[in-house]
Amino acid sequence: MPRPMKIADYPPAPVGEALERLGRNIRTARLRRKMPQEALARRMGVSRFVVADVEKGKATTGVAGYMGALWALGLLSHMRGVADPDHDEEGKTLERARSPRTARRRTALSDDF
Amino acid sequence: MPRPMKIADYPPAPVGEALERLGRNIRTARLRRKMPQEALARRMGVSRFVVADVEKGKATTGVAGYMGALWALGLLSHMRGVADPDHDEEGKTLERARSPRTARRRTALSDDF
DNA sequence: ATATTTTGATATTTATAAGCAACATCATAT
DNA sequence: ATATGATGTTGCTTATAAATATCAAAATAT
Repeated sequence: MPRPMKIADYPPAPVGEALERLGRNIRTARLRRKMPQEALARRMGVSRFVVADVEKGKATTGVAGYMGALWALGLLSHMRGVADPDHDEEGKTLERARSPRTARRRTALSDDF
Repeated sequence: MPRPMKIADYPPAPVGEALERLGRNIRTARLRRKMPQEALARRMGVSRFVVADVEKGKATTGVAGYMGALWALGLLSHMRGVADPDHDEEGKTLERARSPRTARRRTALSDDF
């Protein structure tokens, strides 16, 4: 993505690790299916270089490359639970009442005592 | 991603849906934390527009935007299981013997009988 | 009700992601 | 061992993703 996001050029360690693991996993899945990068790329409608980048866990690559690979490998269902509100315990706790549409905070906390 | 991947401009329905769901989930998590897009963006080191794109499930956005958002929301652990070889039943079945480093196929199946 | 914050929309700029080509290297099947 | 297919690497081109700025619309706290 042009004008690269700093987070893409110098990703926080956990992000870099997560991407590398995801890429390794995708590679493993592809190899298990005895599918060359080229074939996976054709299925996805991209060049083989995108597949190579995904497998390396490159952070500057488009999300469609990653999701497309999961899709073409029949693994897209694994994304279902990611950030699922039902599994977001932290969020469930923080959320006091309802689901607001904007994140406006109380300004001054006006308990003048 | 310049020279846009076709898969990013016209994503297969399941990919588009998966991205939209992920974006919605990220938005929900952010709102629960009463965090404006701007604040999340600062934590990630990107502009607020990237956050907006992520929450829309835009396919042409960089993967770092999505992963960074999950990271900044404390939800990156949800990515652990994605494409995990242990959960890839299809792959486990297909894989005959060991883990090859290349996907070369047997050429002609030379059982001349 | 209304002031203030958040979010959406549009236009412009710019560094680069993805494509393509050619060659080198590596791994595997025979 | 060796041929062949798979993958890595480099250099070039180009359409565009992300940044920035500004204004409009929407939502919430008071």
